[in-house]
Amino acid sequence: MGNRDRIIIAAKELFNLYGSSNIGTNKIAAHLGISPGNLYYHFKNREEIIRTIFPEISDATDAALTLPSRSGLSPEDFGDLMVNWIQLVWKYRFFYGNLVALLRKDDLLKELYMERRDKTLSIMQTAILAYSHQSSENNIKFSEEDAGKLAKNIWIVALNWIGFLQVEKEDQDITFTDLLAGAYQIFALMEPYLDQPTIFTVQSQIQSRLEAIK
Amino acid sequence: MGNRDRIIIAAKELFNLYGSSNIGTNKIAAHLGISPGNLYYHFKNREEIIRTIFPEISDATDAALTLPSRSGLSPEDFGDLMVNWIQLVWKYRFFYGNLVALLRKDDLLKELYMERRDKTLSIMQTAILAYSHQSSENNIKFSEEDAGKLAKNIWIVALNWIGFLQVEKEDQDITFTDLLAGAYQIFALMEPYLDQPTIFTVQSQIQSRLEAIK
DNA sequence: GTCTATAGGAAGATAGAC
DNA sequence: GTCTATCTTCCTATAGAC
Repeated sequence: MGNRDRIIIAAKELFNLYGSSNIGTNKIAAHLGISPGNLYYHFKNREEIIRTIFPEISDATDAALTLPSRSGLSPEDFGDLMVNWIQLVWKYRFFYGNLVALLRKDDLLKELYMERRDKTLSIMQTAILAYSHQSSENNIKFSEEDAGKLAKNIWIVALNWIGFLQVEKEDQDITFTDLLAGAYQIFALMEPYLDQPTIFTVQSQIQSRLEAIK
Repeated sequence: MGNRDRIIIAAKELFNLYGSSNIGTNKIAAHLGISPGNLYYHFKNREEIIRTIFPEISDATDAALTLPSRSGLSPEDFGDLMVNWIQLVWKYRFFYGNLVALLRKDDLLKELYMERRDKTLSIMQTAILAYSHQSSENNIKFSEEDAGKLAKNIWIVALNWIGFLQVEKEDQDITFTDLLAGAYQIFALMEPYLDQPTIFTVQSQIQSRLEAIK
């Protein structure tokens, strides 16, 4: 593997472990046993490293949200979504945990991020509307506005649950049980709109998906 | 006013405007036209400045959450709470917007913060349980666990809505209308548990409270 | 591609004069 | 209490040799 790839991998690892604002180009180079000069041969500056990682985050978000093309969502799909989300945010916690500061330093990244975010929110909003108007008569019908608000709340909690967790636990102490709690926490936002059998199935799915990973 | 107080005021102002991680002791001193030495006469180090601000945040949180001692919550009380919250988080956005990084650098602050957070969450959980078991028969009864989850979600959204906003708007472009949207956004978390007349009254209260400030 | 060496700057913090 | 001067450390980034 070339040094360029090793730099990206080390950057993600160190950013996640120590917080992106505490890791500079020197530390990444030192961690890999290469020279700062070498690092700067591969990347114009520090921002470019993060900007290089971003498409990976964006693609992973796409993948996590890609729904089975069957018509309509099953409770199992819901469960999968929660688990995918929480894993994604965990994997790139350095990014979501320091979002405002990172985007403030890089206008280009900010633009890319906002596009990504708006796309995701709109997918979620559409999915919520579609689900609420589908088969089951027990579920509440949403207005566009309310679906948008719910999507935003899911987005905010999904992205910041890890931060909430990081306040009380060191990185290395965070377990799958914590991630499980995160998936349930996000799901709690949707529960009021679902009937009991659906809720039960989603929760089982979350549980078993995370068991499989553990 | 002594320089000690002026330092605190300038720190809050600059932290909010530019992000706490971009403002050092030098910049604070320069902004006030005093010497770095003078600043360090008043504060042992940078962390001590933030630690000095924290009780103010903590007290303001107490005040924002202090409920009228009448038995039970009125819809107007709900509206007031939303508005108080969003104003509080706006006023100290430098703190909530960079929480994980700030606490990572100061174990003492972390301890104080966690105490504050747990107290607040427990007040909220109790209030949710009390409200759900009070008068109106239309409202859903919560389990302790579900009340805890709802409280946590409210907390997460309340603290991170501003960050969400800051991604798309510069600090100086954020208006009262944005804060209003934030109050509604937080309130959306509670709506599914409330009946229509209550929802309507809460929303009116939010609107009129924010009009009064504008 | 990779290294050594180093410029250039910013930030935290202190010593000592006034 | 406040200032000037300065030390140290850390970081970004580049020049030039191999």
